[in-house]
Amino acid sequence: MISLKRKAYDIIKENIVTCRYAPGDFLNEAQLMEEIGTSRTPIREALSKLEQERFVRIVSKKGVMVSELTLKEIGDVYQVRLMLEPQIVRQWGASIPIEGLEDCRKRLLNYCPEMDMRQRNELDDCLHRLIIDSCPNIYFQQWMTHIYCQNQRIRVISGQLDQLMEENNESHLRIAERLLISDYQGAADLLYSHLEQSKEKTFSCLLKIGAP
Amino acid sequence: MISLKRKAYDIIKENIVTCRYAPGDFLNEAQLMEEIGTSRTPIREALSKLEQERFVRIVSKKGVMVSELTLKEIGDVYQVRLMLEPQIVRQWGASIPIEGLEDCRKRLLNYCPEMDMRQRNELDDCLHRLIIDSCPNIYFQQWMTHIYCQNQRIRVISGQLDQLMEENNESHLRIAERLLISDYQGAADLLYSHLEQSKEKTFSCLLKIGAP
DNA sequence: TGAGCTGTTCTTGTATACATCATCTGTCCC
DNA sequence: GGGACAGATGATGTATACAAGAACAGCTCA
Repeated sequence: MISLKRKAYDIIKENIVTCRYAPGDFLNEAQLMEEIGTSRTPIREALSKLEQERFVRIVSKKGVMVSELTLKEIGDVYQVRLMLEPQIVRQWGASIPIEGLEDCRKRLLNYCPEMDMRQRNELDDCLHRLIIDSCPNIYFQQWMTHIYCQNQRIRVISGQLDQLMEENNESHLRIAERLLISDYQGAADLLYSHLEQSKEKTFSCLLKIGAP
Repeated sequence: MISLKRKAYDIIKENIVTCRYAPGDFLNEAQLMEEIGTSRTPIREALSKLEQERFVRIVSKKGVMVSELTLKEIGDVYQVRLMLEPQIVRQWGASIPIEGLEDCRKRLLNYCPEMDMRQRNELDDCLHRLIIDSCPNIYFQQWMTHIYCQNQRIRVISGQLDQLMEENNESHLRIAERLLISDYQGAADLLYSHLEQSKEKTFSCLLKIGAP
């Protein structure tokens, strides 16, 4: 049986990650109780968990704010990815399942612009997902999973899903092909420059729309 | 005003980190209520936070277990440190405050075997603490702080504080001296081998006492 | 004697009542 | 008319009552 706490956590997190609850929004427990259909206790436990993951900020006696995505925060996310993802590929690339890579490659080739946001998100994540799932270190797994949730928010507010899908797909495809021929160093290098480009483009998108 | 939730969290975490609540121990909320002097609510919130940090495991309708320190877990901790600490030194070594390094150096030179556990722990952490505090990335800061808490548990159960202080101090001293002359690459290299040695010794200690 | 059932007990899960504090608003006094 | 104080309001913080489930002990029956 799934606990109400877990249910509340999942729902709220989903809403934050998809920016239905936008960065800077104020939530309150009463409204969430209504929306999720539980008492305050599970809501509070969920919020407490989300606070620790830096998705919300609970301000005593005032309310709950969805964390803002500042340029600093986004820079930190990219810094983490640049530092860890290529290393993970170098170190554990060999344990990425071939069938996973093949599947990912197929999906990337089948991209069409009519896909909805959810499908685009999934496609954009599928390679990175494969990579971190291959990492046996429990800490890296947990941390990178969290970083990807933040990354999804970044994609949404920067409008990447509308503009950069083709370029991203192409980079992902090239990386996947390297991995398929077991060239992990090459894949790591490609991944690094892909991330740098992605960071660049994201920041230029954000500056255009005037992020904090 | 400090909240009871925070107070409960701090006390329980301190007890876990110092192994007063040993790995594998079962806690329960009633006992913690007594010990901390609050109702269940703050206790539960604290435990929920600690669960997310992997310090305890809450088993529905059964109880709360202090996380075990398996060899796998300890290996993961060292893997994280080996991957991140030298990189942090290379990248942000220049922002470590000189006076902090001088102070740390002085304290390392003043080590005497009569120090109690708390003082030893602090001494053993002071250089690493300086390093991660110099890192401006909020994620690395948070993660490494957490890793150090785990590390403290590892030190306690492996008996390092009794056996390896002199060797550790010497390594730390050499690293600090590199940092003081701004040789960040050299410091990173020393740090890496220090960590490898430390890992080696920890595992041999653990195998002797028969860790899970 | 042993296996299985049953009731008690002890655990966490959830709901809710009350406490506390910050903020806003309206009124009163100057 | 404007500023200060008081009370209302609404948020989270905390305590507690009740629900639900798991484990265990003890009893019964074969």
